[in-house]
Amino acid sequence: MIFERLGEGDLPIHTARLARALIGCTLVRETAAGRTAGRIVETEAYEPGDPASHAYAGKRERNASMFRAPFHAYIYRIYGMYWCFNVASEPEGEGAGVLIRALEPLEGIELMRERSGSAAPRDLCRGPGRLARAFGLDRLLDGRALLLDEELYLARRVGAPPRVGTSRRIGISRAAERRLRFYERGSLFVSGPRSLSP
DNA sequence: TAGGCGATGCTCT
DNA sequence: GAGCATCGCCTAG
Repeated sequence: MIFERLGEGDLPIHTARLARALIGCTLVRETAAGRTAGRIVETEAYEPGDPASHAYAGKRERNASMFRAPFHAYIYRIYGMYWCFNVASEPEGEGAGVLIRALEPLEGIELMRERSGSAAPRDLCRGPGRLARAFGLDRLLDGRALLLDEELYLARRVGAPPRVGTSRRIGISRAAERRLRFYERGSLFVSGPRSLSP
């Protein structure tokens, strides 16, 4: 499969708009072991001044990538055992990001299986922890520039334009009522309770 | 299908 | 010491 990289000007520099625009786009990871790629089907926006955002309390060592220029990767450890992958989304110094929550696997399914242990194709990238595991994402890739990097990058949509739905974000307690989760309607690869994806 | 809960290690208070 | 942008396994219905 040929993936056409996204470049400067292809994506909005605005957190909620970016979270919506990324639905349908492709995430690609190239390694010596092979290539994995998936269609982004679910995202969440963490805006400047958002009490639920890791950037809310200010810049720290862990969240420094959120304060970098747009489209840098912010990858952090959660619950002691999983990694989550975000895209920095505002001008340098602002502190915001888009969490990528689920992908529809397009290429490298066997490699994803090797990284994940046995898992049904539908479950390989359904949820932020699982997609990070399937793509082998960890702290080493934190801070990569996703429009320039050779190993981890964003590419153009493959297939039909998505129908995008919104809902509350999953797994947070503060500012939980804001509808900042975006997902592809009808996709079997979206995470979360069914009640959030009608 | 839904809900409860333990695993596990940072980060922040 | 509490809380956490999660997941997988268990039970109940």
